[in-house]
Amino acid sequence: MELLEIIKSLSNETRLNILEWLKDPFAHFPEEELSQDTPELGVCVSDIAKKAGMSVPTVSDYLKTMSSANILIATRKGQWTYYKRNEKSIQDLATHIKDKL
Amino acid sequence: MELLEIIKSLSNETRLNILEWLKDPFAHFPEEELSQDTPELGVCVSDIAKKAGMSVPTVSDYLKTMSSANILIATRKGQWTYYKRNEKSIQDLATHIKDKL
DNA sequence: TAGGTATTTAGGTAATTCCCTAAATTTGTG
DNA sequence: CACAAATTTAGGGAATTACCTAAATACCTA
Repeated sequence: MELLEIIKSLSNETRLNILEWLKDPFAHFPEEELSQDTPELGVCVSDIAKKAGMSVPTVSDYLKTMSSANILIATRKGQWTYYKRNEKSIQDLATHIKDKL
Repeated sequence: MELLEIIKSLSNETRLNILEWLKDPFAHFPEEELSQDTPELGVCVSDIAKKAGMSVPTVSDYLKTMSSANILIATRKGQWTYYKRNEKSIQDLATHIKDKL
């Protein structure tokens, strides 16, 4: 639990938004572009980039930052990299702030 | 509750350290330099700057950033400005992350 | 193997953050 | 009022972050 790294990974509006969107992909992304196993795998880079209105490389880097901080989980499947939230880490963060910060 | 503003105010190692130190001023600052009502008022800018090993203006600005985000509470008394933690806001942050992030 | 799609890596400019010194302000005191 | 102590404001250089385009890589499929 690298608190500073986690906090930095969240200290950007777009990255916070991505975390929100991934809470409920079906509410935030066009259904036809979601993989059939989205709840399990998450959403792929280019769909997130489109939603964010930013370039794919920028968003790819954001997602990598958040998964390095262990806040997102990446799954490579074929040519796609899917990202989903790491709910455990998010809860651990909340607990850490509550009890230790 | 401006989540992004709060997170940004915490996204720096020195500022995180300050928050830690203020959890227990008697454990982190020389007793003789603490005000007699430190638990109530907190610790003054120059003592925090000394502990941080940074210039007073830099730390003054850090403290202002954190109190603007409502994570610290500032109290001016005479020529000193004392800062203490806003425990309520810190708990609110934890709860927000747990339930809403 | 050739070509297409998705992603990542490289490299660069602009914006923001870090953190300093100097100057200005606030408050207390003789 | 004059001076001293604590803090804040201004201003600036260095480092980091934001976010882009171009190029490279990975993987699929004919």
